[in-house]
Amino acid sequence: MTLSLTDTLSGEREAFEPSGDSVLLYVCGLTVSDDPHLGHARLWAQADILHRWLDHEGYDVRHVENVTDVNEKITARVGEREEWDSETDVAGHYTNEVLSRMRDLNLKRAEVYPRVSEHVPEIVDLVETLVERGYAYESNGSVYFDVAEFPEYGKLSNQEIEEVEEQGDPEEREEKRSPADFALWKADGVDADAVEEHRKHEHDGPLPEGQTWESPWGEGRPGWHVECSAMSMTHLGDTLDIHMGGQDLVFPHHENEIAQSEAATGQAFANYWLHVGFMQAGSEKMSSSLGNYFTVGDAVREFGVNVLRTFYASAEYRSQQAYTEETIEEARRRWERLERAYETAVEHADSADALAKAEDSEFRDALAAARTQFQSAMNDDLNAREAMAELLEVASAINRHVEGEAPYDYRALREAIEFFEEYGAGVFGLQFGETTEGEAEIAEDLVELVLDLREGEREAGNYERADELRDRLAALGVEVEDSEDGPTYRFE
RNA sequence: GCCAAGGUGGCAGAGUUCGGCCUAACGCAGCGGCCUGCAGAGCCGCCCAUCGCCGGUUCAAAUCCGGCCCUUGGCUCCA
Repeated sequence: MTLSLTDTLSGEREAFEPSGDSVLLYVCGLTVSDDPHLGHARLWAQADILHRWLDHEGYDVRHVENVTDVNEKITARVGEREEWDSETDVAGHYTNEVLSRMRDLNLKRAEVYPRVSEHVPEIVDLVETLVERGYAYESNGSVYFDVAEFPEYGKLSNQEIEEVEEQGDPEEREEKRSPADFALWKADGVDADAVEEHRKHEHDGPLPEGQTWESPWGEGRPGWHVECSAMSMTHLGDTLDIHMGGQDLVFPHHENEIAQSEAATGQAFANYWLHVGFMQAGSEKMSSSLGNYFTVGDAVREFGVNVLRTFYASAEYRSQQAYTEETIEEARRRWERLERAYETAVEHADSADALAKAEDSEFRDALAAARTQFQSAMNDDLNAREAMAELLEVASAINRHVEGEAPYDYRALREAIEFFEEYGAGVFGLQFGETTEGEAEIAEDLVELVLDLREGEREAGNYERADELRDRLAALGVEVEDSEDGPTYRFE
């Protein structure tokens, strides 16, 4: 049973075979000009699930994810805050933000997060190679890729060159041989119109001039598409195994990357192209420019990492996913079900009633079936929703087993716990049984104290008083549940 | 206009690659029961789907073929 992935280039599901000892994974990261939102985090989460699954299947993963820190949107925000004197300040702020939020989401670290600003020499080299090989031409201090020289242009997105509308700003039209040609190197600093368009704040000073670097064509800066080619080649070589990104990048970004890279090296740029579908907010795409987004920071604070990760694992990476109160609520309920079942399994496995020779064959069969199906779901183009369903099947199996009479099947409970740890934690990045020290312990002691008092009230038949205590704990975020063995509680 | 991905129950979302295990998964919401002082969690059961429309192939189609309608996205910065 091997992994198959849907490759955008061929449009088909194909058996995955890495080109060498390691899997070379490049994820098209983002421009650090704003707080990341749930749509960006969806790509991160899906890339993380892929990374973790490859790890699980025994591959060595070399994961590189770029940070675009040169862009008009960044320039547009210079001066927005007192401490933002330059693009470097703005980009630095949002780079920190992005990396912090990635950490919040419990993502596997990439091998490197290359910045455009530190790869200008490699970019210039690549552009020079393209000019030398006749695939690019200089015009008025800028350099453009000559699409007519690359007959395969359009193979990723199935675009016909003639159908491609004008790219870039109108002033470029004069400099280009064909409307479909795209900039590899832009003369001078920023495009003033673009900066103006992206400015969100009042300003009276002159527009910043933008960042520029020396090049054989004079002062200038890299075009957008060429960065990814140069950075992926620098860190992972000419041919990637997997190139992953948002669906909106198929054209023109990834199409252009293929053209540049393959024209320069004569090698295939990536063997598998994976595109993650959009996060839908209502009926439209969640996007910074539409303003209909929920930031990752807010979401982590409001729902927590585990709910978010359950949410992302509840839809396939290629399809669109709806973000609504209801879908988040569903994810919250799913996560709680998993977490409770995990705790139930741990508690029962570590009880006097869990015996080595007890055997619940139905429970064991359910576990074996879940394992097989989880594996095949993930191998089948990373079908996370199906795989998640198997995790929930194990939760049901645990609950059913425990619902029955003691003794409990120790070996099966242990197997169930390992299932959660291997697949839930290992593959989906969920965090079961998180324990915190210090203050959390005091909080637990305090809750237990209140519960003792409440038990006294209950024994005395003062249910009104007992319910009031439970409500007040609930208001503090402590959920109390009564059972035969006395009250239990959990922090929300 | 061109290109791409989709249209499955109240919601969400698998299944379409390789037609039969689909009398359509998992879950949320709703209903009933067990448990329970109450509630919650859990368990058991139930409700809701002629799988966008029309036609075709086949012993058999959500799955294959043809046509049509609709939605979202890309073609401008975009994960």
